[in-house]
Amino acid sequence: MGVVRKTKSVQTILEIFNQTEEAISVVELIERLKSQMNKTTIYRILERLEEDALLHSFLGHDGVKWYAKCHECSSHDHHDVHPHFQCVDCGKVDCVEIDVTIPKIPNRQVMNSNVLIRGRCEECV
Amino acid sequence: MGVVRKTKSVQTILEIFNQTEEAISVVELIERLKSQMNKTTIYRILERLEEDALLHSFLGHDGVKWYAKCHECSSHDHHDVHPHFQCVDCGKVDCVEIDVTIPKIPNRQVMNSNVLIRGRCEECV
DNA sequence: AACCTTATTGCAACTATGTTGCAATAATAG
DNA sequence: CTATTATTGCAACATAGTTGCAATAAGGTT
Repeated sequence: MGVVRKTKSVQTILEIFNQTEEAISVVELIERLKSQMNKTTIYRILERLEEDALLHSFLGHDGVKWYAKCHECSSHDHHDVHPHFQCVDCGKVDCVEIDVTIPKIPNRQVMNSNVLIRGRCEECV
Repeated sequence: MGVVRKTKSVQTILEIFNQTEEAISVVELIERLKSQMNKTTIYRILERLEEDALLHSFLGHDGVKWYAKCHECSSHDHHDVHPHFQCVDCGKVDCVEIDVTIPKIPNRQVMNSNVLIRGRCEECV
């Protein structure tokens, strides 16, 4: 039970994510919305939207948190199993809809995995 | 040209990494060595050791930086192509010597990738 | 061994990302 | 319209990591 009330701030953030297929970093979001809402509010709304599986989060190569729309996530089991791609040229980050299979590791139990790919996107290749 | 002088501090840190096959987070290292050297020194030594391909670094699931010994890295091309594994029970982090193949992505150029696996290690499974 | 050069270190101050407590505000049920 | 309480704003804090600069010390040279 993340988002209970559809406030102006929640709607604003949801609209932003609905206008793009790309991921957005929290830093970027705070910068874009700094005249409209407090950074604490942004952190908390993103948290709630992730609880509701409308967004999912992951860490970029520099440890900054990114969020993107969820497509395949249910609210129960919503790990981002797909990899995330960061373009070294334009900086764009998005979800890649391919499966990366993690091989079995002897005597270990794999629970989930994060894959971050760096390279050049369609427009920069 | 990372490490030029073999100072006491450099030797201390190298010894620590040589005594284990596990990765060590910078935070942990700062805590362990706080009576012996400054945190700035630690950051800088780790940086130099990575330049020399004696260590490699990667980000843990919470964005904290970890370092581990390099086995297969040359000083030219030393990406950590192998995945890193973090045990959700005991917290141990280490390198996993398996290959995770990233499939080709249409119209994109993959340059490198980071794979972080979470699960249970041999002792906690 | 004493000296010189400069890589390395320590310190303090700073940046950036993210968190917390609490009072004020506003969404929604009744 | 009113009451309840989820949500927000703010200020203060926490933590990871960086920077500038003066002091120190490694290691080559004499």
